[in-house]
Amino acid sequence: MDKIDRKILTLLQRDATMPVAEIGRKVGLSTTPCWRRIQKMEEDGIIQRRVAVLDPVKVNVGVTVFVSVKTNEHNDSWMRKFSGVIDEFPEVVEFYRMSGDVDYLMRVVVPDIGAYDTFYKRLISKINLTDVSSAFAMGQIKYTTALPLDFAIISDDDK
Amino acid sequence: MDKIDRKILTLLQRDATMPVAEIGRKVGLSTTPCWRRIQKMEEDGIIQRRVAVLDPVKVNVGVTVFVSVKTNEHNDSWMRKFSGVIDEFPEVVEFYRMSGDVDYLMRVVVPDIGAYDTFYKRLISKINLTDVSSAFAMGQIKYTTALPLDFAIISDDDK
DNA sequence: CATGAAAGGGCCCATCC
DNA sequence: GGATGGGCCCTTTCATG
Repeated sequence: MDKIDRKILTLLQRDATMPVAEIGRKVGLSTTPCWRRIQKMEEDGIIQRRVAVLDPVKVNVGVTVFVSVKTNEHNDSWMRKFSGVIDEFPEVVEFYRMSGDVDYLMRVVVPDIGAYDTFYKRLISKINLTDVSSAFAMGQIKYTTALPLDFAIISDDDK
Repeated sequence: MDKIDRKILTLLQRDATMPVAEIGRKVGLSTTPCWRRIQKMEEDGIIQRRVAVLDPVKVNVGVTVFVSVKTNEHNDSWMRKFSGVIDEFPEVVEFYRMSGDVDYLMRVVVPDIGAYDTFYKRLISKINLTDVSSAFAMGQIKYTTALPLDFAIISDDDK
Protein backbone atom coordinates (compact mmCIF):
# COMPACT_ATOMS: atom_id res chain seq x y z
CA MET A 1 0.00 0.00 0.00
CA ASP A 2 1.41 3.37 -0.98
CA LYS A 3 0.42 6.98 -0.55
CA ILE A 4 -1.96 6.93 -3.50
CA ASP A 5 -3.82 3.94 -2.08
CA ARG A 6 -4.18 5.80 1.18
CA LYS A 7 -5.63 8.79 -0.60
CA ILE A 8 -8.08 6.54 -2.40
CA LEU A 9 -9.14 4.95 0.89
CA THR A 10 -9.55 8.35 2.50
CA LEU A 11 -11.96 9.35 -0.24
CA LEU A 12 -13.88 6.07 -0.19
CA GLN A 13 -14.24 6.15 3.58
CA ARG A 14 -15.88 9.54 3.20
CA ASP A 15 -18.07 8.79 0.19
CA ALA A 16 -18.25 5.41 -1.47
CA THR A 17 -20.45 6.69 -4.30
CA MET A 18 -17.71 8.79 -5.83
CA PRO A 19 -17.06 7.73 -9.44
CA VAL A 20 -13.72 6.04 -10.08
CA ALA A 21 -12.87 8.66 -12.69
CA GLU A 22 -13.22 11.45 -10.15
CA ILE A 23 -11.20 9.56 -7.54
CA GLY A 24 -8.51 9.07 -10.15
CA ARG A 25 -8.49 12.75 -10.96
CA LYS A 26 -8.14 13.68 -7.30
CA VAL A 27 -5.22 11.32 -6.73
CA GLY A 28 -3.52 12.03 -10.05
CA LEU A 29 -4.36 8.83 -11.88
CA SER A 30 -6.48 7.94 -14.86
CA THR A 31 -9.55 5.76 -14.50
CA THR A 32 -8.14 2.30 -15.25
CA PRO A 33 -5.16 2.16 -12.84
CA CYS A 34 -7.27 3.75 -10.15
CA TRP A 35 -9.99 1.17 -10.68
CA ARG A 36 -7.40 -1.61 -10.56
CA ARG A 37 -6.07 -0.36 -7.23
CA ILE A 38 -9.54 -0.29 -5.71
CA GLN A 39 -10.24 -3.76 -7.07
CA LYS A 40 -7.04 -5.11 -5.52
CA MET A 41 -7.79 -3.57 -2.13
CA GLU A 42 -11.19 -5.24 -2.19
CA GLU A 43 -9.64 -8.59 -3.04
CA ASP A 44 -7.07 -8.15 -0.29
CA GLY A 45 -9.87 -7.45 2.17
CA ILE A 46 -8.59 -3.99 3.03
CA ILE A 47 -11.92 -2.68 1.80
CA GLN A 48 -14.39 -5.00 3.50
CA ARG A 49 -17.67 -3.69 2.16
CA ARG A 50 -19.66 -0.64 1.17
CA VAL A 51 -22.61 0.20 3.34
CA ALA A 52 -25.31 2.80 3.84
CA VAL A 53 -24.98 4.72 7.10
CA LEU A 54 -28.31 5.68 8.66
CA ASP A 55 -29.25 8.45 11.07
CA PRO A 56 -29.73 6.74 14.47
CA VAL A 57 -32.28 9.30 15.69
CA LYS A 58 -34.36 9.03 12.53
CA VAL A 59 -34.59 5.25 12.79
CA ASN A 60 -35.46 5.61 16.47
CA VAL A 61 -32.35 4.26 18.12
CA GLY A 62 -30.98 7.55 19.42
CA VAL A 63 -29.91 6.20 22.80
CA THR A 64 -26.58 4.46 23.24
CA VAL A 65 -25.84 2.33 26.30
CA PHE A 66 -22.45 0.90 27.17
CA VAL A 67 -22.83 -2.39 28.96
CA SER A 68 -19.92 -3.73 31.01
CA VAL A 69 -19.86 -7.40 31.93
CA LYS A 70 -17.69 -9.14 34.49
CA THR A 71 -17.67 -12.90 34.64
CA ASN A 72 -16.01 -15.82 36.37
CA GLU A 73 -16.13 -17.99 33.28
CA HIS A 74 -12.76 -17.27 31.72
CA ASN A 75 -12.72 -20.01 29.13
CA ASP A 76 -13.05 -20.07 25.40
CA SER A 77 -16.22 -22.13 25.11
CA TRP A 78 -18.16 -19.73 27.34
CA MET A 79 -16.94 -16.82 25.26
CA ARG A 80 -18.18 -18.50 22.14
CA LYS A 81 -21.56 -19.09 23.71
CA PHE A 82 -21.78 -15.48 24.85
CA SER A 83 -20.70 -14.35 21.42
CA GLY A 84 -23.40 -16.46 19.82
CA VAL A 85 -26.07 -14.97 22.08
CA ILE A 86 -24.95 -11.44 21.29
CA ASP A 87 -25.10 -12.14 17.56
CA GLU A 88 -28.84 -12.65 17.94
CA PHE A 89 -29.29 -9.12 19.24
CA PRO A 90 -29.18 -6.46 16.53
CA GLU A 91 -29.29 -3.82 19.28
CA VAL A 92 -25.71 -4.74 20.12
CA VAL A 93 -23.68 -2.97 17.46
CA GLU A 94 -20.26 -3.41 19.03
CA PHE A 95 -18.81 -6.06 21.33
CA TYR A 96 -15.31 -6.22 22.78
CA ARG A 97 -13.31 -8.53 24.99
CA MET A 98 -11.55 -6.29 27.47
CA SER A 99 -8.47 -6.37 29.62
CA GLY A 100 -8.67 -4.96 33.15
CA ASP A 101 -11.49 -5.31 35.63
CA VAL A 102 -14.24 -5.45 33.02
CA ASP A 103 -14.27 -8.61 30.90
CA TYR A 104 -16.61 -7.59 28.12
CA LEU A 105 -17.95 -4.29 26.84
CA MET A 106 -20.76 -3.80 24.39
CA ARG A 107 -22.44 -0.82 22.79
CA VAL A 108 -26.19 -1.14 22.59
CA VAL A 109 -28.54 1.16 20.67
CA VAL A 110 -32.19 1.52 21.65
CA PRO A 111 -35.00 4.10 21.41
CA ASP A 112 -35.17 4.89 25.13
CA ILE A 113 -34.58 3.64 28.66
CA GLY A 114 -37.63 1.43 28.58
CA ALA A 115 -36.44 -0.39 25.49
CA TYR A 116 -33.08 -0.88 27.15
CA ASP A 117 -34.77 -2.51 30.10
CA THR A 118 -36.56 -4.88 27.76
CA PHE A 119 -33.30 -5.68 26.02
CA TYR A 120 -31.57 -6.26 29.33
CA LYS A 121 -34.20 -8.71 30.52
CA ARG A 122 -34.09 -10.63 27.25
CA LEU A 123 -30.30 -10.77 27.45
CA ILE A 124 -30.01 -12.14 30.97
CA SER A 125 -32.71 -14.69 30.21
CA LYS A 126 -30.49 -16.14 27.47
CA ILE A 127 -27.25 -16.37 29.39
CA ASN A 128 -26.18 -16.21 33.01
CA LEU A 129 -24.26 -13.02 33.66
CA THR A 130 -22.77 -12.41 37.09
CA ASP A 131 -22.00 -8.73 37.09
CA VAL A 132 -23.51 -6.30 34.59
CA SER A 133 -23.39 -2.53 34.71
CA SER A 134 -24.91 -0.05 32.28
CA ALA A 135 -23.73 3.44 31.39
CA PHE A 136 -26.06 5.68 29.39
CA ALA A 137 -24.86 8.16 26.80
CA MET A 138 -26.58 11.52 26.89
CA GLY A 139 -25.46 12.31 23.39
CA GLN A 140 -23.25 11.21 20.54
CA ILE A 141 -20.72 13.97 19.92
CA LYS A 142 -18.68 12.18 17.28
CA TYR A 143 -19.18 9.02 15.31
CA THR A 144 -17.27 8.01 12.24
CA THR A 145 -16.69 4.78 10.37
CA ALA A 146 -13.51 6.26 8.89
CA LEU A 147 -10.37 4.74 10.36
CA PRO A 148 -7.20 6.83 10.63
CA LEU A 149 -4.79 5.91 7.86
CA ASP A 150 -1.74 7.63 9.29
CA PHE A 151 -0.56 4.32 10.73
CA ALA A 152 -1.02 2.24 7.60
CA ILE A 153 2.11 0.49 6.43
CA ILE A 154 3.67 2.26 3.49
CA SER A 155 5.85 0.24 1.14
CA ASP A 156 9.48 1.34 1.00
CA ASP A 157 9.61 2.20 -2.67
CA ASP A 158 7.38 5.21 -2.20
CA LYS A 159 8.45 8.77 -1.83
CA MET B 1 -41.65 4.91 6.58
CA ASP B 2 -43.31 1.57 5.94
CA LYS B 3 -42.26 -2.05 5.90
CA ILE B 4 -40.88 -1.87 2.38
CA ASP B 5 -38.67 1.07 3.30
CA ARG B 6 -37.36 -0.93 6.22
CA LYS B 7 -36.54 -3.84 3.95
CA ILE B 8 -34.72 -1.51 1.58
CA LEU B 9 -32.72 -0.05 4.46
CA THR B 10 -31.86 -3.51 5.73
CA LEU B 11 -30.41 -4.40 2.36
CA LEU B 12 -28.53 -1.12 1.95
CA GLN B 13 -27.06 -1.35 5.42
CA ARG B 14 -25.63 -4.72 4.44
CA ASP B 15 -24.44 -3.85 0.94
CA ALA B 16 -24.75 -0.40 -0.58
CA THR B 17 -23.52 -1.56 -3.99
CA MET B 18 -26.63 -3.64 -4.67
CA PRO B 19 -28.34 -2.46 -7.89
CA VAL B 20 -31.68 -0.74 -7.44
CA ALA B 21 -33.31 -3.25 -9.75
CA GLU B 22 -32.24 -6.13 -7.53
CA ILE B 23 -33.37 -4.34 -4.39
CA GLY B 24 -36.71 -3.74 -6.02
CA ARG B 25 -37.02 -7.39 -6.95
CA LYS B 26 -36.26 -8.47 -3.38
CA VAL B 27 -38.85 -6.13 -1.86
CA GLY B 28 -41.47 -6.69 -4.56
CA LEU B 29 -41.18 -3.41 -6.45
CA SER B 30 -40.04 -2.40 -9.89
CA THR B 31 -37.02 -0.21 -10.38
CA THR B 32 -38.50 3.28 -10.48
CA PRO B 33 -40.60 3.32 -7.31
CA CYS B 34 -37.81 1.59 -5.46
CA TRP B 35 -35.34 4.18 -6.69
CA ARG B 36 -37.68 6.99 -5.64
CA ARG B 37 -38.03 5.59 -2.14
CA ILE B 38 -34.26 5.45 -1.73
CA GLN B 39 -33.98 8.96 -3.11
CA LYS B 40 -36.54 10.23 -0.64
CA MET B 41 -34.85 8.56 2.32
CA GLU B 42 -31.59 10.24 1.30
CA GLU B 43 -33.30 13.63 1.09
CA ASP B 44 -34.92 13.06 4.47
CA GLY B 45 -31.51 12.28 5.93
CA ILE B 46 -32.51 8.78 7.01
CA ILE B 47 -29.72 7.53 4.78
CA GLN B 48 -26.84 9.79 5.73
CA ARG B 49 -24.15 8.55 3.40
CA ARG B 50 -22.56 5.56 1.75
CA VAL B 51 -19.09 4.66 2.87
CA ALA B 52 -16.40 2.05 2.43
CA VAL B 53 -15.73 0.01 5.56
CA LEU B 54 -12.08 -0.98 5.99
CA ASP B 55 -10.45 -3.81 7.91
CA PRO B 56 -8.95 -2.24 11.07
CA VAL B 57 -6.18 -4.83 11.36
CA LYS B 58 -5.15 -4.42 7.72
CA VAL B 59 -4.83 -0.65 8.03
CA ASN B 60 -2.87 -1.16 11.26
CA VAL B 61 -5.34 0.11 13.84
CA GLY B 62 -6.26 -3.23 15.37
CA VAL B 63 -6.25 -2.00 18.96
CA THR B 64 -9.29 -0.28 20.46
CA VAL B 65 -9.02 1.72 23.66
CA PHE B 66 -11.98 3.10 25.58
CA VAL B 67 -11.07 6.33 27.30
CA SER B 68 -13.21 7.58 30.17
CA VAL B 69 -12.97 11.22 31.20
CA LYS B 70 -14.24 12.85 34.36
CA THR B 71 -14.21 16.61 34.64
CA ASN B 72 -15.25 19.44 36.88
CA GLU B 73 -16.06 21.73 33.98
CA HIS B 74 -19.75 21.06 33.50
CA ASN B 75 -20.53 23.89 31.13
CA ASP B 76 -21.36 24.08 27.49
CA SER B 77 -18.41 26.14 26.32
CA TRP B 78 -15.92 23.69 27.76
CA MET B 79 -17.74 20.84 26.08
CA ARG B 80 -17.48 22.65 22.77
CA LYS B 81 -13.78 23.19 23.25
CA PHE B 82 -13.26 19.53 24.13
CA SER B 83 -15.32 18.52 21.17
CA GLY B 84 -13.22 20.72 18.89
CA VAL B 85 -10.02 19.14 20.18
CA ILE B 86 -11.34 15.65 19.65
CA ASP B 87 -12.34 16.48 16.09
CA GLU B 88 -8.66 17.00 15.31
CA PHE B 89 -7.86 13.42 16.31
CA PRO B 90 -8.77 10.87 13.65
CA GLU B 91 -7.85 8.13 16.14
CA VAL B 92 -11.02 9.00 18.08
CA VAL B 93 -13.75 7.33 16.09
CA GLU B 94 -16.54 7.69 18.67
CA PHE B 95 -17.19 10.24 21.38
CA TYR B 96 -20.09 10.34 23.84
CA ARG B 97 -21.31 12.56 26.62
CA MET B 98 -22.24 10.23 29.44
CA SER B 99 -24.52 10.21 32.43
CA GLY B 100 -23.28 8.67 35.66
CA ASP B 101 -19.83 8.94 37.19
CA VAL B 102 -18.01 9.20 33.87
CA ASP B 103 -18.62 12.44 31.95
CA TYR B 104 -17.22 11.52 28.54
CA LEU B 105 -16.35 8.29 26.83
CA MET B 106 -14.40 7.87 23.61
CA ARG B 107 -13.32 4.98 21.49
CA VAL B 108 -9.80 5.32 20.16
CA VAL B 109 -8.16 3.10 17.53
CA VAL B 110 -4.39 2.73 17.33
CA PRO B 111 -1.80 0.17 16.16
CA ASP B 112 -0.51 -0.72 19.62
CA ILE B 113 -0.01 0.38 23.21
CA GLY B 114 2.89 2.59 22.29
CA ALA B 115 0.84 4.53 19.77
CA TYR B 116 -1.86 4.94 22.37
CA ASP B 117 0.66 6.46 24.75
CA THR B 118 1.66 8.94 22.05
CA PHE B 119 -1.97 9.78 21.42
CA TYR B 120 -2.60 10.22 25.13
CA LYS B 121 0.28 12.67 25.53
CA ARG B 122 -0.82 14.69 22.53
CA LEU B 123 -4.37 14.80 23.87
CA ILE B 124 -3.56 16.04 27.36
CA SER B 125 -1.22 18.63 25.88
CA LYS B 126 -4.15 20.17 24.00
CA ILE B 127 -6.65 20.31 26.84
CA ASN B 128 -6.56 20.01 30.59
CA LEU B 129 -8.21 16.79 31.68
CA THR B 130 -8.59 16.06 35.38
CA ASP B 131 -9.35 12.38 35.48
CA VAL B 132 -8.69 10.05 32.57
CA SER B 133 -8.79 6.26 32.59
CA SER B 134 -8.11 3.88 29.73
CA ALA B 135 -9.49 0.42 29.12
CA PHE B 136 -7.91 -1.73 26.43
CA ALA B 137 -9.86 -4.12 24.24
CA MET B 138 -8.21 -7.48 23.68
CA GLY B 139 -10.37 -8.17 20.67
CA GLN B 140 -13.32 -6.96 18.65
CA ILE B 141 -15.91 -9.72 18.73
CA LYS B 142 -18.65 -7.85 16.92
CA TYR B 143 -18.75 -4.61 14.99
CA THR B 144 -21.51 -3.50 12.68
CA THR B 145 -22.62 -0.21 11.19
CA ALA B 146 -26.11 -1.66 10.70
CA LEU B 147 -28.65 -0.21 13.11
CA PRO B 148 -31.60 -2.33 14.25
CA LEU B 149 -34.73 -1.31 12.37
CA ASP B 150 -37.19 -3.10 14.62
CA PHE B 151 -37.86 0.16 16.47
CA ALA B 152 -38.37 2.35 13.42
CA ILE B 153 -41.70 4.13 13.33
CA ILE B 154 -44.10 2.48 10.95
CA SER B 155 -46.88 4.59 9.46
CA ASP B 156 -50.37 3.47 10.49
CA ASP B 157 -51.69 2.65 7.04
CA ASP B 158 -49.43 -0.30 6.68
CA LYS B 159 -50.21 -3.91 7.33
C1' DC C 1 -50.95 9.60 -6.37
C1' DA C 2 -48.22 5.57 -6.72
C1' DT C 3 -46.49 2.31 -9.86
C1' DG C 4 -44.58 0.44 -14.09
C1' DA C 5 -42.27 0.54 -18.79
C1' DA C 6 -38.95 2.23 -21.83
C1' DA C 7 -35.18 5.32 -23.46
C1' DG C 8 -30.95 8.11 -22.90
C1' DG C 9 -26.61 9.12 -20.57
C1' DG C 10 -22.96 7.93 -17.45
C1' DC C 11 -20.14 4.78 -15.26
C1' DC C 12 -17.93 0.30 -14.57
C1' DC C 13 -14.88 -2.87 -16.34
C1' DA C 14 -12.27 -5.64 -19.97
C1' DT C 15 -9.02 -5.41 -23.65
C1' DC C 16 -5.15 -3.50 -25.73
C1' DC C 17 -1.17 -0.20 -25.90
C1' DG D 1 0.13 3.54 -15.88
C1' DG D 2 -2.97 5.10 -19.92
C1' DA D 3 -6.57 4.93 -23.80
C1' DT D 4 -10.64 3.02 -26.13
C1' DG D 5 -15.02 0.60 -26.32
C1' DG D 6 -18.94 -2.43 -24.97
C1' DG D 7 -22.38 -3.30 -21.67
C1' DC D 8 -24.79 -2.56 -17.51
C1' DC D 9 -26.99 0.46 -14.40
C1' DC D 10 -28.81 4.75 -12.83
C1' DT D 11 -32.02 8.27 -13.83
C1' DT D 12 -35.51 10.70 -16.35
C1' DT D 13 -39.76 10.82 -19.07
C1' DC D 14 -44.01 9.11 -20.27
C1' DA D 15 -47.94 6.02 -19.78
C1' DT D 16 -51.30 3.56 -16.66
C1' DG D 17 -54.63 2.24 -12.84
